[in-house]
Amino acid sequence: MENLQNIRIAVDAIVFGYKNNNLYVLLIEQKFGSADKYWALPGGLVKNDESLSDAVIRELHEETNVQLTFMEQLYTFGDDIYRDSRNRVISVAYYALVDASNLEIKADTDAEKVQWFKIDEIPALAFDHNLILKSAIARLKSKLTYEPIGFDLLPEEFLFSDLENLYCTILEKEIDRRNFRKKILSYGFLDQTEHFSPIKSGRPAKLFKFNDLKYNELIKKGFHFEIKFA
Amino acid sequence: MENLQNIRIAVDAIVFGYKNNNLYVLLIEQKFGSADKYWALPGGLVKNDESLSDAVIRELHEETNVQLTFMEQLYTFGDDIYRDSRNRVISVAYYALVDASNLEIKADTDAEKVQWFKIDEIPALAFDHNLILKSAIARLKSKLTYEPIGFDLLPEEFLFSDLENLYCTILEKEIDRRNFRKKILSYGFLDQTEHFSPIKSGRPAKLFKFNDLKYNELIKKGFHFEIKFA
DNA sequence: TGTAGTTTGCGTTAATTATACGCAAATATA
DNA sequence: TATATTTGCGTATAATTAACGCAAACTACA
Repeated sequence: MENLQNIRIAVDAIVFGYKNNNLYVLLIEQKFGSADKYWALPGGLVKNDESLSDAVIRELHEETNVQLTFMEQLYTFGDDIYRDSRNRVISVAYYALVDASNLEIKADTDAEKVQWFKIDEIPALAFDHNLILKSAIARLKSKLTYEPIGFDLLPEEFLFSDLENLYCTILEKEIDRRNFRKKILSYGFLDQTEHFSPIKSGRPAKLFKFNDLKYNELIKKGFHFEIKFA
Repeated sequence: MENLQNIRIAVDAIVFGYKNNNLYVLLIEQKFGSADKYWALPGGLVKNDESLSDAVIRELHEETNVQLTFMEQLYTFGDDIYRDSRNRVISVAYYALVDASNLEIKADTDAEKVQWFKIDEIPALAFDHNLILKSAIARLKSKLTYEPIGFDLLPEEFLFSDLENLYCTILEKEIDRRNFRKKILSYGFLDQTEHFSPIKSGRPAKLFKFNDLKYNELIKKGFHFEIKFA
């Protein structure tokens, strides 16, 4: 009756990037057989002596060269026993963000292909990765409204209009530019730099910076970040 | 170089109950050696052919006789490689709620002891279970403010004052009774029953019921539950 | 040099929501 | 019948959100 446990444990990463009014996800091409190619989330089996988060970092490092600005555990997928047809595998999924200015660097390590995909142009993925991705997008959307993680998707210094557009496109909502700016600025965790960005047209815009110290000060005082839309 | 994965996967459950202005957690007594006894969260290893949530349900059924009203995955604890000193074990933690009217029924299955503990009288637990519990309490508190799970801790029919007290005690905040009532009632998902509760003193109070159908209707219309306090 | 087009940055006002209370109704108990 | 207690409904004020107006600062082009 007593049977040895024969379940593998893997980690998968959903890495989000943002550029030019588009949310991107990092996918790698997985080769099973000779003709059997599938895009999949980066990930792999956890080693015996490494922590879960270390495993994610290692896998990402092995397969890509992205520099994360944020990472958090998403969910553990283990209710579908046959999510991997070969073995019982439970996957602990992490989602992560990368700075938009680092988004162009694509690493094609060896034969493995790595590519950024627009969120609305995702192909059929391996395993239950479409499901996992869907869940990550939902979490990203939700988290964006109650924690200042949007800044992790932008370069160190950014335009207010970039932040606006980021919120608009990811949350798929209209927002009033002026009220949005007023609200964010009222929090007081943004520093205005002396730099201006190369302009395309219109009035030159100041660049802003997210100030972690100020943010943490506010948190200690009981501050609670929140962005709501109608 | 290629080593076989030797990691066990377990589930643990944090079961919350509420009664008489107190939040309770269900613990079981774990026996390691002869004298080595520890209270611990109910849980155990996942079987090869069962889903994670089934494993939680099974373990709870084996060790206790609680009837859950709510269950959700909390977090997967696997960053501390030595959280179990005997083997590498990764634990997927679930938290769950039980109806207050079922809280008295304690099952002492065989030699194993099961007991409800007040949240502020928790002993030193086995493994990293104190940490897990802490994380579950944080989640419960947070979830209570943006989803109507408080009702899952109360009997089918409850007094408004019970609901008030539940929020006050779990969130450790003062609230204005009248504003709280106004707000909750304004949502329109509570049904007033014709029953009255046995009174101790004061004006007799009507019993209320949470109406899932009405709540789901609201959700479909874009409603968003929220309870905030100053 | 001037005009049109564009984007930024700062305001103002109305609508909604939250907060802070007041107080009578309905009961048990003394 | 008076007192203590808890419920249930209301109202005034403060705070926040939503909806808009508009000038400033630039580019591009005639």
